[in-house]
Amino acid sequence: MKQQGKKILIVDDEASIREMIAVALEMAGYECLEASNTQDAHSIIVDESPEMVLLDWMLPGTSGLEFARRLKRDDRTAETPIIMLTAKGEEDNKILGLEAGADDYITKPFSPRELVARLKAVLRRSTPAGIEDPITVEGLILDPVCHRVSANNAPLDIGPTEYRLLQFFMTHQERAYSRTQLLDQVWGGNVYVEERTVDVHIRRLRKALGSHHEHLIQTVRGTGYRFSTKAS
Amino acid sequence: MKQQGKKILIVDDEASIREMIAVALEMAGYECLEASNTQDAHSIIVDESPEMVLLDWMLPGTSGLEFARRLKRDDRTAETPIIMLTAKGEEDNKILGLEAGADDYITKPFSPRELVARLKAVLRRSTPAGIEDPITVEGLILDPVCHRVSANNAPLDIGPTEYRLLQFFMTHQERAYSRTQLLDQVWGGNVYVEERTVDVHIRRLRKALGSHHEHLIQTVRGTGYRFSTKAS
DNA sequence: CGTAAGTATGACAGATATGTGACATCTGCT
DNA sequence: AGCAGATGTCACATATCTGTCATACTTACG
Repeated sequence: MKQQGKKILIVDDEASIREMIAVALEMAGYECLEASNTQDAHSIIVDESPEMVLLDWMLPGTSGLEFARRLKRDDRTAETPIIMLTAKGEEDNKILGLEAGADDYITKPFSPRELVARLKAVLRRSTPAGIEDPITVEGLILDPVCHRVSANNAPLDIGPTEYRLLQFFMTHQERAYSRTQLLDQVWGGNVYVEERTVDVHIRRLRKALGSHHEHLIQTVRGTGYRFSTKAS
Repeated sequence: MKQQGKKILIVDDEASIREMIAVALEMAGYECLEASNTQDAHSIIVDESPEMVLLDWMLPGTSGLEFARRLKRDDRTAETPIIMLTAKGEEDNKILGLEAGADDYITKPFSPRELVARLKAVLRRSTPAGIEDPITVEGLILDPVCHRVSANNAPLDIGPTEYRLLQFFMTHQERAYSRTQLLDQVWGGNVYVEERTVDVHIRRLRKALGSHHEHLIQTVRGTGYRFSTKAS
C-alpha cells in the first residue's frame, strides 16, 4: 500500500501562493488541503483533522494571529500544529505568532526546501506517541492528559513553562542538559532568550515542587541541570 | 577559568559597521576577526578557522552571495556556518542566500541582542555533540551523558576541572602525560597557567576518588602522571 | 648521610557560576 | 480600564571553583 501522505492545510487568501505551496508539499509527499479564509479553514480542520496548518499572517476578516489563538483555545483543534507564514517586514511579529500558539513561523519569500524542512521538524516535535501516560517519580505525578502535576495526591500550582520543563525532565531523567539544550527543547528552537532565564525557571520549578521533591532537580555545575532520583 | 570565546569573522566593507558588530560580539564573549573584502576573508577563514562568518550581502568585487557559494564549494571552508547580513529592501534575496549555503540571514538594522541570539542558534545547530558511552574502571564509572562520576554506585562529588581531567585520563589510560600535555588537553591549548597547577588538581582528583580509587592516578616522577589499573 | 630536585598538601583570595527576590511587560479576562 | 498570572531580565547574594603560594615530604644520587 502506498503510504498515505499526511494532510496539510494551507490557509492563504491568494490562490497563487496556495498553489505554489501545494505543489511543493505534494512533491514532498504530503496531501494538501486549501482554504482562502478562516471560516473554511476552521471547518476543514474540524472535519478533516489535518496534521498541520500553514497559516498566513494576513488574512481578510479574522487575522491569522487571531485565528491561531482561536484554534488553540478550542479543544478540538488545539493539538494541531501551526506554522505561521509572515511576509517580510512583519517579522517583528514572530514572537506574537509563537505566543499565540504557532509552533513555528516562516518568512515569505521562502524556499520550498526550507518550508518542507521546518514542516518536518514541527511534525516530528508534535507527534506525541505514547506520551499520554502519567509519569510518577517518588510520589510526584505528571499527567499529560490532565496537564496537571501532583505531589502525594495534592495538586501542584505550576505555570505553563514550569510544566513543560518538568515534563521534559521527567521524560529525560538522569541525563544532564545545558541551558542551551533546555532552551531548544523546552522553549523551542527559534526563541531568543537569555540563558540565565533557564535558572529562573528552574528556581520556580524547584519552589513549586517543594522541599519534598526539589532535590530531583540537580545542578550540574559548569554544565546545566539534571533530573535524577539518585543523590548528587 | 574563562571560557575561550569562539572566533567570529566579520566581513563588511564599512569599517564602522564591522566595529559596531565587533563590540556587540565581544561583549557577548566572542573573539572577533575582521575583513573588508573577500580576499582577506578567505585567507582568514583558512588560517584561523573561525567558528562562524558574518557576511555582508553587498561587497565590492565578489558579492557576498558569490563568496558564500565559493566557501561552500571548498572543503576547507564548507563546514563554517555563514550568516548573511542584508540591508533592508534586499530581503527578497533571502532565498538566494539560503540556497547559496548561508545558514541564516539577518536584516540590517538589527539589535545586538538579536544578532547574538541568532548567532548562538546557528552555532548550536551546527555543533552536534557526539554521543558518548560510559567508561568503567574497577567500579569507577564516568558517564558523559549524565555528566556524573560514581564509585560503586555512589555518586562522587567532583568539580568541573577534575571531571575533565578524569575524563581525559579514562579515555587515555596506561599512558604517561607531562603537565604541559595535560594543560593542553584538559585546559585547552591557549591558557596561561602554571604547571604546578596540574599537581593541585591531581591532588583534588585523588581526594575525590577516595582511597579506593586514588591509586589509579599514578605519579611518574620527572615526567608527569598516568592513569593505570596496573600497580606502578 | 646530606643535598637538591621533584611532589604533595593545606590555605587563600580572586574569579565564576548559580540562587534569589524584585520588577517591568505582556496577555487574557472581567 | 483594571486585575491577575506568566515571563524574561536584572542586580545582588551565595556558593563553589581555580590558580598560586608557602611549606612539608620523598626520592635520587653523590
